[in-house]
Amino acid sequence: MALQQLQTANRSPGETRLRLLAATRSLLAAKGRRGTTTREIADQAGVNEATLFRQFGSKDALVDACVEHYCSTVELQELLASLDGDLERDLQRIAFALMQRMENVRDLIVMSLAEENADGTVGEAAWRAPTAIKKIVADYMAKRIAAGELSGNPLFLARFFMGMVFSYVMGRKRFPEEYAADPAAVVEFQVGLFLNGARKG
Amino acid sequence: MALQQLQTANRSPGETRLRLLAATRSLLAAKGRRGTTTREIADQAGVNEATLFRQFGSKDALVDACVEHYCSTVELQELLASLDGDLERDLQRIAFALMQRMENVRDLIVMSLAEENADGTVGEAAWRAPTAIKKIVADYMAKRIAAGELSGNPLFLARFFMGMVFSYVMGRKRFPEEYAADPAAVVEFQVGLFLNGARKG
DNA sequence: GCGTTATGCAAGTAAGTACTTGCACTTAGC
DNA sequence: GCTAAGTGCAAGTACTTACTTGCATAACGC
Repeated sequence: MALQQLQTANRSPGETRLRLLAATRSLLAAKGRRGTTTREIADQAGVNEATLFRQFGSKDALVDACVEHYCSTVELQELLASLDGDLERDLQRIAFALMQRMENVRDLIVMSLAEENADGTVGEAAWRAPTAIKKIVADYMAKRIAAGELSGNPLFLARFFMGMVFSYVMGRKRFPEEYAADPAAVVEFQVGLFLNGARKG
Repeated sequence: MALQQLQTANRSPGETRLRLLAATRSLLAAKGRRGTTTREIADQAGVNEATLFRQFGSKDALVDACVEHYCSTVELQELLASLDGDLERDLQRIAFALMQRMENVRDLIVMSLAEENADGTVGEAAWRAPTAIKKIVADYMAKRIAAGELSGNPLFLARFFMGMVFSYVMGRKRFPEEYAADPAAVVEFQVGLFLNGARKG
């Protein structure tokens, strides 16, 4: 009778919440929003389904909280501080950070894409960070344009730059065997192409 | 009593099927696979729900048939015949065709992305065409590399090239106000950047 | 004309799922 | 120690949804 779960009543205050958020996230990634049931989430979190509803009120609120919880935008700021002035190296650092970030939240990105037509409340929270990042990147491009190192429209350049990372991350999941294992090499290739183009000579 | 639908029994053989495929597609785009019900599909097609099942057997089979039906790869071949040798103009034509195509099946692409983790049988059919196209583009790149006009790995270049179109199409839907209305201008910008890079001078 | 086929229609089935509820228990703070 | 909060548990509710079925009817090929 003395099951494990019997001892777990009243664990540390936020722990139940965190367990539920983590389980929600991994199940969302695997099966999508509609494909994930509250019972599954509760099971995977090692928590009773009733507790899920007592904590979050509804499944939608739980999903929203999950997206909110896993989509922060803080660590990009410190990246900007680490830039040292060399254009190519800076862009590689930015691309690398973008890539890591996108890989981390790839599942949530895809979910947001899939739900943008529907009544998804998810959308806003999920796209808040990318929007902010795009602005940061555009500002960086603008500075370099002003310095005479780049040419073009800063917003277009930022979009292109982020797009190349984005498409890589999306494609890598689908065709993993075709994609290089070493992200540093990928970043190097992408930034090189971004700066110099593919034309020979 | 003489409702419209009463006269429509036994319409032309494949018509019911086509109406169902079209309705399925538009609803998939709007609400996703799990969000779309068979009753909705039947209603939008102006067909009875029972007929849906008599024709396709199951909802999954219907969705599969839908993806299969709307993902053909033929028109790319004739594009290749229209290329005239000027590198930049050729790439613009390719990019333009890619863009049109991706816009057309954007909803199905997103659905496939969202379901690639799940048990989605959709995946294969949806990605068959892009894979074929990527090979075509890579072949083109290889030819231009051999001709000394481009440098790099043809597959990498193809991926980068398609990725830039892909990310544009994805982003355009999400932030329509930020994106140019004229696809020709976008293609020009992208191909220019692809060939020459963003670096000044 | 007649059977075959495709459909409409209405009703129903079986299963899944979000969410609730009442009760017992364990732990933490006072 | 006692109260209150958080949880487990089991059962249940209300609703949706994929899929079925039996029957009537309209067109098509012979």
